[in-house]
Amino acid sequence: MATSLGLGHEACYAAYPAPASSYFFSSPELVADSGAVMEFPPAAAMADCYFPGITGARAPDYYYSPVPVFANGGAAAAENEMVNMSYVDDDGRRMMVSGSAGNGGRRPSQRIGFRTRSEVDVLDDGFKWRKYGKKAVKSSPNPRNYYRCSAEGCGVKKRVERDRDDERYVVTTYDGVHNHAAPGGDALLAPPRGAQDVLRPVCSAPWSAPTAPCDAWGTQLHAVAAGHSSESSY
DNA sequence: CGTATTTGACCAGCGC
DNA sequence: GCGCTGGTCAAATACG
Repeated sequence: MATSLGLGHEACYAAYPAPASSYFFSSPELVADSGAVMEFPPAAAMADCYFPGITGARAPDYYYSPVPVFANGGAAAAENEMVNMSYVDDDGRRMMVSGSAGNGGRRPSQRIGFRTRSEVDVLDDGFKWRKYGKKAVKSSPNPRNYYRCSAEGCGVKKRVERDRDDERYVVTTYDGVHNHAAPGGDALLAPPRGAQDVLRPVCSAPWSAPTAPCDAWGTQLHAVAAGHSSESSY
């Protein structure tokens, strides 16, 4: 997990607090319909917080967040305001996404999702998960699987489903934060291979968060970003 | 035999 | 109030 990189998960979560709902976007740039361009840390950066084991093998192509702050470049949108945004997909096409801040009335405190190109549904993220449910959802032709962290006292949950628009992608949504280290996480991450400054995390995160320790993140994340293959497409 | 997964039932929140 | 939907529970089942 992230701790293997020298940054504790608590600090990690503090640096990149998970926004809360469901807008896909391509890192590091998201364009609101207002025309404002908002920048985000690389998906690999967020992934290292919430997906500590996976960055050594495959970083997510996109991550998404629900936060209405995206709507107008910083200010929160109205609760039910529909916002439209776009991102550039694998083929260089600009894809539009839209949604509202609502989440069926439920308001997760810490939620973040990743869209990862993968043939397997369940990605090894360094944590041990126990499946507790499967549900067909109306918004997608693919079933959604529900997992809960197996660690005692850890209430983190995740949902896994195939992208409705492109089944090559797996959408994994994490809900909550781990209060423990990933079992065997250290062994999962390939050691940094001398890569520095390949990617520059954006420190002026648009969501209302404490200032991210950019320098630390930069160093840590660059190593991660360069440590895995370049198959991911951002 | 212990543990993980499957799956139908149940529950809660929201919109109409 | 009712129906719809997403999320969770828990008994049954599968697997190592």
